[in-house]
Amino acid sequence: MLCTAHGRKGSGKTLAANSKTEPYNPAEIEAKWRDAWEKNPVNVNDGKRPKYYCLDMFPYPSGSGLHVGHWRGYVISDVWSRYQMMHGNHYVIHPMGWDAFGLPAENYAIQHGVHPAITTRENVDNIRKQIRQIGAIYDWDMEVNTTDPAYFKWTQWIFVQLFKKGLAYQKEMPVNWCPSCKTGLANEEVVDGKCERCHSEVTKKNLKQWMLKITAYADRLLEGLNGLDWPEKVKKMQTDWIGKSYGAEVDFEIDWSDVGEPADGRIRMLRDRYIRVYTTRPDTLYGATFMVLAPEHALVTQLATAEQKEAVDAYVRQAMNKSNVDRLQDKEKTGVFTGSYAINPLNGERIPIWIADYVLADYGTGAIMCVPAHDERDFAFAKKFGLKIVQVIAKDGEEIPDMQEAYTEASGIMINSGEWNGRESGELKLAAPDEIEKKGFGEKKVNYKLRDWVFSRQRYWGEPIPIVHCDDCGAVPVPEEELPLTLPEVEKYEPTGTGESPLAAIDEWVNTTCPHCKRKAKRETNTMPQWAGSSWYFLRYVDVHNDKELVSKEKADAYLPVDMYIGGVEHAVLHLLYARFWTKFLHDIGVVSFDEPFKKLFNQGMITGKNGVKMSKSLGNVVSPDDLIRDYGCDSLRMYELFVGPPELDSEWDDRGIDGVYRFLSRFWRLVHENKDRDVEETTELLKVRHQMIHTISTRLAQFNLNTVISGFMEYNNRLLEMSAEGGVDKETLRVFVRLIAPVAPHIAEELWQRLGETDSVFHSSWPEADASLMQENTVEIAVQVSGRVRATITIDTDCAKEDAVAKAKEALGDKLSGTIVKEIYVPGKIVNLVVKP
RNA sequence: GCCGGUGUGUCGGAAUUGGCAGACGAGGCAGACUCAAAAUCUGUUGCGGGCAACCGCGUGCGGGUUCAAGUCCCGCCACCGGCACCA
Repeated sequence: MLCTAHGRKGSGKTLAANSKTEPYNPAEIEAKWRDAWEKNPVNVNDGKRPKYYCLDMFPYPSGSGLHVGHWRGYVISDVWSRYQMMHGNHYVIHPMGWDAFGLPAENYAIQHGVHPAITTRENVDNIRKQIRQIGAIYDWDMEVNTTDPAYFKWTQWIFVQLFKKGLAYQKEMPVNWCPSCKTGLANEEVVDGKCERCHSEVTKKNLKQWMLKITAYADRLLEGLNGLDWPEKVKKMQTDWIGKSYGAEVDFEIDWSDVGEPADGRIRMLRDRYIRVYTTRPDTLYGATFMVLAPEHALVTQLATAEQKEAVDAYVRQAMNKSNVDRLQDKEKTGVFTGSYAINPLNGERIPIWIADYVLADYGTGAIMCVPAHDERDFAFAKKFGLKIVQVIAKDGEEIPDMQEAYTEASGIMINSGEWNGRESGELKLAAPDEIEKKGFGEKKVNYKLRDWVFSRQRYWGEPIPIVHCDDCGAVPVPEEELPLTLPEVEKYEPTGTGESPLAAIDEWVNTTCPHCKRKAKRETNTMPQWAGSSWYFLRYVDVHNDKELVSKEKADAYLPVDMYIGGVEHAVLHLLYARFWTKFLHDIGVVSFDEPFKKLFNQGMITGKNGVKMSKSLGNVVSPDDLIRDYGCDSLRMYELFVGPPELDSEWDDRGIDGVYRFLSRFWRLVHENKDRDVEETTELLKVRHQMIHTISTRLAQFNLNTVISGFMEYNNRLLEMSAEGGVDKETLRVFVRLIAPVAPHIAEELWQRLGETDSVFHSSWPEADASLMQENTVEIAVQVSGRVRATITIDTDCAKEDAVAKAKEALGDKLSGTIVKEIYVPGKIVNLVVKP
């Protein structure tokens, strides 16, 4: 719009005459300001300004360094931080640290015998150097490293508090086991039945594990989402992961008469009288025509009759051998009849009890009532095995003669349902749990998909779990004054693969005394998962050197929680859920006074290689920022990272485009130099452009439309270059432009600010304010349409009345207008449309 | 299967409440400067037709609402991401 309205014709000569300015030399000015800012940081806490906490998801310091994709997130957060600093006059907390425990360093240690602490230190040093090149305002005095004993002392301390509150407990159970990483995994770390890290197929292994009772917080984790300014997508993923459902548990009496007495004449043990099921559709209870138990269900062997015993045993054995992946992917229903029956508590009918692996042992009660008429899975099972189908909800009160598919909606009229007949099923669905409870054969029940967090890992490079096992006292926490409990030096980092950590082999470390009774005891040898350190690091940044507390109450209240959290979407149900859980716990024990850590979350899109392929070392499509900085400078790369596309979407990287922003910066440099020493009058035209520019850029920045912020700069730069050639640009407009561009291209902005005669940093200046009265256009060019087709354009006053606009439009159309006008439409500032009939 | 996102020139992408589709940039083409090249600057660049003014067609596909649809409604398709036998 800016350029089409004002042709650039003839401006070339004038520009050439004035263009003998010093060329833009990013390498020189960027080095200059990097040093200057290091000596005199621009973002200091004077205790007077309001705080703004802008946080990046801290990186794992991998050996391969950063690529342009990592950069994008850090650039976005820095632009936002600097904008907050200038715009709201905030003291911005913008820290960086290292999530440094984890497998790559440990695997490297196994292969090369180098201690993970050494590899980690080297990688951290390297990546810190790379991150410094971004020219961001990170406060390196706040740096944290999860592997630093002074840090993980508090990770262990939190574990001890969880233990004391009964939220950390041990349990022996089949856990997800990665045979390649040789460690147990949390549910959240199993993706499609595969290990989140190495993609090996996950198996089950019976291990005694430390568990964290995240389920105790299920409801609060769910409800807390409502108040968060997070992407809906992430909230939805967490909601689904928590998986809350409402329904009822119902007891079905077992009819033991089909199961004979044991052949060997032994007397039966006391038998269970009931099978308990969980259902979200208690309204369909009259339609329950069979039951299915998970193969792992405790009653399976007892329920098998003599005739069915062999088939049942075979089925159970086969189900146990099936891998998780197979069991999930095989949608074809399989199952076997136990030979036994149970009684439907409502209608007293005998219904067969089956076993099938589509019923999961660890959800609900591991047993279900089956209503084939109203559940797809039960329908498929009933069809396959010829079981009875009874319809209990009818859409229009009419029974379907031969059902071909399940009717799964909870709306319709109850039929075949005794005293429930005629009721509306949606209403009954809500009322049934209470009615069943009153009848005495069940109770109202809420269920969650969320499972407790498997918290131990059988690996070396993690925080040791601070527990001592004593024969007499049981599990006893290491006394808080003895924390941190550091890792022993080992010779072999290799995981044993038996489910024991390599720490178990270090006798002098393992053998200790019980803190409680002082007798001989053994240390816990499992370590914590990677997620432990990252579940609370954002709290530590504001009080890194505190050796008395995790964070002081004073600092927590002053600087927390996080106002803006920026990172990839891949942690939606891992880190972000765990961090919320720990924050709520720390709130409950009085460490912090808020219970949601991250008020606003922004997920930046991924930068990919050509054709949307993820950048990876093995594919050889990784683009390193280092060369680009050398050739174009940091400011150009920062701008290009934003210019490639909307920040929330994935973008394919194409090196060629960076030339465009480099050219822009050179021209911007020229614009300022052409005019800084001229004495140009502040015309209304210049004022108008200046204030429109402030408005446009500020709006786009505030809305996080960062790619269009860059294109906006380019447009205004082009416009101002024309004006520079025509009569010049006044100094205040240049000063405004420099301030607007400062968050995005800090080095060039600071340099030009100085060259405009300023002595203080541009970041200590205030954000320009747009004056709406000065940005008004007097005239506007609008399109004239005839029956919706553009036939002419006219220039009219902005406040032009309808009659005048239409008259002018008719004039402009001349003989292009024929037929009779049936309707005249005028939208001020937009369009005139004359609808004609031929 | 369910949920979410995306689909616009050669490419990346613009387009407040429906109001001149293609801003800005990349690439291409032409020109200026140059012995020449690079850099820089200028012009041009959706498709089709016409010497031209101009006309027609164009935002994944098919319908619809409207004076007017990339934008709203209905029905599809493709790709990406998440969840996936949770009773």
